[in-house]
Amino acid sequence: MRATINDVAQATGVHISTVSRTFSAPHLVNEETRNRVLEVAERLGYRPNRAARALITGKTYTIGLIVADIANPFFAPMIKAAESQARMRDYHILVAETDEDPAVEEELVRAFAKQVDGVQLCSPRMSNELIEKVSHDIPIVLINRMVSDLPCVLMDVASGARSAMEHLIGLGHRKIALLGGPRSSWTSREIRKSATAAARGTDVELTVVSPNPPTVDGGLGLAEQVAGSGVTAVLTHNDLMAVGLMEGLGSLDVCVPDDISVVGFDDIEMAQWVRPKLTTVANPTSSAARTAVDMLLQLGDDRRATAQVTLRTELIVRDSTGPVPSGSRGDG
Amino acid sequence: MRATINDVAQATGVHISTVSRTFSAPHLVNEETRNRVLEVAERLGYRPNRAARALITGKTYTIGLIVADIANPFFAPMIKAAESQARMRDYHILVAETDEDPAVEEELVRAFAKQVDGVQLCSPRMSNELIEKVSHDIPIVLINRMVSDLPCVLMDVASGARSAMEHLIGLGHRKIALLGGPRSSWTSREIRKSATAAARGTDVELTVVSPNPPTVDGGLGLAEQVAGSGVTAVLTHNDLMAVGLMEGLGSLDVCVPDDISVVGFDDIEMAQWVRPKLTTVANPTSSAARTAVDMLLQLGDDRRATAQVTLRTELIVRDSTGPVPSGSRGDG
DNA sequence: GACGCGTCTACAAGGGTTTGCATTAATAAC
DNA sequence: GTTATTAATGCAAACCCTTGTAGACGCGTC
Repeated sequence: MRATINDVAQATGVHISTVSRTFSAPHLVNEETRNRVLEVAERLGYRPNRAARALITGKTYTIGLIVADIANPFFAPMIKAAESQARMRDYHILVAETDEDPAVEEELVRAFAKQVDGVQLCSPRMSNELIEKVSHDIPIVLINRMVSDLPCVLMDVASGARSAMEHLIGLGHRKIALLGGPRSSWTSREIRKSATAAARGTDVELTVVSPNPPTVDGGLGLAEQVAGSGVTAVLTHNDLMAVGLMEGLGSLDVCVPDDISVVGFDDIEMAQWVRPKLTTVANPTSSAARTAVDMLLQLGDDRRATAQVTLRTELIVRDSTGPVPSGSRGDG
Repeated sequence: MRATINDVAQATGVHISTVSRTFSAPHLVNEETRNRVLEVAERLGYRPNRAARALITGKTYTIGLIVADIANPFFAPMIKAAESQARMRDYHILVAETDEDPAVEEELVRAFAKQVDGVQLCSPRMSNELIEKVSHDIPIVLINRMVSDLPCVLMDVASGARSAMEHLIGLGHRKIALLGGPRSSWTSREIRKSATAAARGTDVELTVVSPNPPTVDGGLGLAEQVAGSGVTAVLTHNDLMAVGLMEGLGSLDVCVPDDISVVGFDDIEMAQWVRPKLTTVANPTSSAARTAVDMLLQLGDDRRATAQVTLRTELIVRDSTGPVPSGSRGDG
């Protein structure tokens, strides 16, 4: 059995409260005593029992991280970044996944409520009302979602979408499709708004196809429709869909970028390993997760601290976009 | 503040022990009382405080999952599978990552010791002695590693490597390279042993290049050496290296599979999105993680239950392997 | 009417910590 | 030499729950 604070106290010949203070408030204990305690603790392999500490302080030194899909290359780096940031602060990360199901999401938040110090909700699918409601039970930081004055970390996808549109328009494209993501995705709505705005007042014809599953298969399944639609460029909700789309277009003998240009979103690692390398809008996912962890820890008890951070996105031009095919030039 | 067992007891007009038993041993509580308690608990939104329960029962209902790299497409599906399996059992998953550093690994296990009910160590890099030692402090299930009689889940990479070799030999290849993984990787050693055994007694010349970082860049960095070595086929430690290698060969104008065949290991999702689609040995990572969770939960207190499970691997033939180039036929 | 038995509920200890307060000892101020 | 003042430590309650044991109650049996 692992050593407890009692064992250490006994072996050192002091009261347990002195041992406790040696760790939680070192300045209150005499240096000599402190050293003796530390030495004994070291020798006995003593570690404070977090459950006991949590019981009394109400702090668990654990953060809950809720994502739609743990293995998704969009979320995985967020978990990674959050874990590393949390560990720096002596915190742990409890992960759970919702499968894009708002009900599961809610249940998870509630289940976490008494068990973690705060919850990081990544691209949540719950309704605003529900998020608002559960935020009374436990400190929450949102990523990729804005709900009233709850703390959140956003990525500036609007500006990313605008850059992407400008890039395509600059290449001469006039018939462009936007393949949206899930209905309840805040990001998807933002991209749509921004892309639509970028097309407005120009001679660009923007076709919005939405909602779609944000997966490789989702993109794959749209290839035929895209190929038959006469568009010369496509902006997808994320890189996975772009990869699937390119795959599907390939098997229809539609060449990317010669026939159709494709722009993704996120800049997941795979974007540079597919052929053609994917032009995409880089999202600062890791940095968002780190920021969210810090916000959660600073939040303390005033759980409505109104920090709302927006991080920059950046268009990464690779090989999946090119000039509009000559046959299509000017016929939009 | 969230409702406690006291609030529920008071509101129902029974003793807290009755409330407790309503949840932990319902058959000991009169049905009518039980229903009243449940109703009040529901109304008050009561959830047992896990910390308090952990303090007394010693069970945290949490499993620690330690991997080298959370975002790695080899490990991410394992985390995913473990989380889903754990949730089915009303358990949670605490993740942490080691960056392939044995010291971090050890520290993490120790930090988890009193905080989780068991630890799942995925492809650990610690020494056998150390694993053996920490296994006294906390129940451990190993994945991809065998240490004395500790419970573990293995993937039959040896048979996978043999299949891969046979596949290549069947295609006429006689000069084959094996790009190994990290030095401390059990998997890497197993593959090497098996591949060497498959080559023995034949006219196949197997060149082992090891150790290497098990990453895309690791593979990329070996491209030149491979291209200049005269081998016609390569077996890599994992798919990431294979992807990197193919990338590197591509920029050296070496064509896969026409000039050189490549076989990966793991069958990560990306394997089917790269071009050419990667021939690889599929590892049952998800199933391994699920099995490990179940083993951990069944382990109970006899932490040396000697279950050692081996899961089957399977060679998936795609487009990165082909017949030996005619110029090379028979000159091995 | 005393007793035993089974069913249910109440009581209270205990798990490992933190922390406000009391106590002690040592030092400083007068 | 007495009294404040400070520093260091001890004491004990509290955190929320589980669980072994004892008690209350109703019923049937002799």
